[in-house]
Amino acid sequence: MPTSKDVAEAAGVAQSTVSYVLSGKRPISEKTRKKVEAAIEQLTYQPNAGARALASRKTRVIGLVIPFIPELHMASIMEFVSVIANTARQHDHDILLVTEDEGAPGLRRVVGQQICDGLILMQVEGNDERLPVVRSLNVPVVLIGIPRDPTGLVCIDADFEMAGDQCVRDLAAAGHSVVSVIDWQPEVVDRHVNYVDRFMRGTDKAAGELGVTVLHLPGGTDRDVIADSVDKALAKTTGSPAFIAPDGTVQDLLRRVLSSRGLTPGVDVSVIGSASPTLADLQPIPLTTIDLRPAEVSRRAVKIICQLLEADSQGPHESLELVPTVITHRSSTLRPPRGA
Amino acid sequence: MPTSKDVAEAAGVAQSTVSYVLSGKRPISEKTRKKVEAAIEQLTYQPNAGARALASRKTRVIGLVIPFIPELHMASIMEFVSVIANTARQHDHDILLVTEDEGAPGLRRVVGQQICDGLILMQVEGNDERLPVVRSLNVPVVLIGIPRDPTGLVCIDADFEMAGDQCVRDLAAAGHSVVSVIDWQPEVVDRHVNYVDRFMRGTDKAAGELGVTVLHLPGGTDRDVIADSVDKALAKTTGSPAFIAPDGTVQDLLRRVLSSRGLTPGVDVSVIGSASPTLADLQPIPLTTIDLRPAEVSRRAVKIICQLLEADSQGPHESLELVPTVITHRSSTLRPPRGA
DNA sequence: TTGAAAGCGTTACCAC
DNA sequence: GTGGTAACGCTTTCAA
Repeated sequence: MPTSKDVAEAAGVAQSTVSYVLSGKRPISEKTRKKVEAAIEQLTYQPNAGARALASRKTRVIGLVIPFIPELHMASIMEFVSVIANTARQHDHDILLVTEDEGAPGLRRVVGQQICDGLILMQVEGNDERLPVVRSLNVPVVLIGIPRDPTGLVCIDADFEMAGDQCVRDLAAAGHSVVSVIDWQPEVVDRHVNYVDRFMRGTDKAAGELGVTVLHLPGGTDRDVIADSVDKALAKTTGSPAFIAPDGTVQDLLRRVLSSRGLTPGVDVSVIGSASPTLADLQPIPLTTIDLRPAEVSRRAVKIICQLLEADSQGPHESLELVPTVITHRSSTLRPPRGA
Repeated sequence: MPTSKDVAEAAGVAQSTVSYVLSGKRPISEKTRKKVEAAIEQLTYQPNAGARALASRKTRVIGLVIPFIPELHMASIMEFVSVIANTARQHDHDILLVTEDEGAPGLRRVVGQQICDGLILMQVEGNDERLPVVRSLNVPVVLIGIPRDPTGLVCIDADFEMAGDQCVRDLAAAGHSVVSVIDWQPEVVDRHVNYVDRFMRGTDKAAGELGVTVLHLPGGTDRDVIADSVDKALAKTTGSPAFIAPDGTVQDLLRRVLSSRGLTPGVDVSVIGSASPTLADLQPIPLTTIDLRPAEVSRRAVKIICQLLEADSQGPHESLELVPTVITHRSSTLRPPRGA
């Protein structure tokens, strides 16, 4: 493999000149720049990342801590991962995977060994164990998810409260007076991933303002549980029923149960599921969906951390960013009650 | 951050001794080892990855090239990614994400800059554009998927032929004389991802041997297409119908169409879907599944590349490994024809 | 506008 | 069994 020394010799300049041509941190005459670029081309030179990191104290790598919870709708996790990796490249950074299995020690490891310059944590819980470690780490960290106490942390997430609000408002506008929310799965609720609470706050607030009744019912991947929830909802509903199922893993099940009860979404029952545009296209049945904007959240997370890295931020930055959610009606699946 | 020099001073030994204590490449007396370990502990020393890579010419990082095809069942991609990352850690390596968007230049980049020591490519197509580059790369590469010409390459994949064979055999044993295979989605088929062909070879071979008829029908995420396929299958089927739907994205749709035709899997129609044990648990409806072993394929891919890295393999290695697939019957969902 | 040289923190070879 | 020291390939300061 050619080194910058080789390039320097080939171009008849000093090694430092090669470095400056590449970094642009110093004005270079057109003539020598041409020579150097030609030599680089010629030798297919690529700078050695290790040496560069050693000398510059920057790896241009961001650690991404991914959750592995089978219950957690892996498709949407993958969407985050994928967009994060792509966005990072656009900012001339790479993504190193850190699995949640490694826990807090894993964070200390990648930062301590200076494998990466900063971290993005996905699926941050309300009372995340890793927060103390994160605060003690002397590198920029961006959290996806809002912990109970975000003091001194940089957080970003979809605006779940807005999402809950929008769902109820749209259903109310379609004439429903009772709206049933199928909860996230128990595994998620138990973890106190606090977007659940935020979503519910949104639904309840809107319900209060609009005089609509909101029922909260258990979700999960167990058909019987969903069936039970649906039946309870139907029993308590006057007029045509409406469901909100923000958890991706619940939606199929819900539709199946509804259909077994003789109800067709968009005809005699309104259903709002959640789906990003990407995943929504794969949904075979048109549905009204609430887009929790995973792609936008991902992009912003990367952008923020890259800014922090540029700034070489030492001061304890702190911020909390909520990405607006969007409801999309694909076909007309929200129908007013039959008699209306 | 403390360096090995600091540790050496604290322990009263030479810097090289610290290095040898850590690497174990040289016998160390119990006494000095203790001293060094104490100092490391004391200073919470962690070796600098860049410096280490520079000196040892090994990064202990493996590049993982992930596909981003929304059609491609992101949940299963995520399963690969997750298992690969975990397994890599068990072998003391990290995973760097390389997105498919970067294409062949991306491969050259991460290898050229020596960001990683080797590569794993997912979703390798029959006639993958990246193969020439892969062959020219002077680092170990493991392909997940079998290209048309695997000469000089190290490949691993599930044994799709075996899978096709097993599916047909099990359905034949359950008394079906006509078996309908719902194809992968056109996007996949068009890409000549040749596991499709291999699967079909398996079904057809078994069909020939057992005197069973196999129908191949279009798949996809379009409900009408699936409905059409199902109707065609039903029209051509004598006795009770049987379906094989190896594509994860097709399965829900298939079940929905079947139910709209008044058919219940496990009662009046046999259905074999594909699912790893992890994902199968999330399937709300018990189904007979063919496990294409993504986790096992992932683990082996990592193991292989780590072996190649250890061996510091220069010679053009070559191998092709097929991981056996497994059919699992969850509840009794394969039923012989009613009259049988 | 350019060059020379001193690090950056390891590893690994050569002595002892 | 241990210490000294020369790389490893880059960035950046200091001089010119």
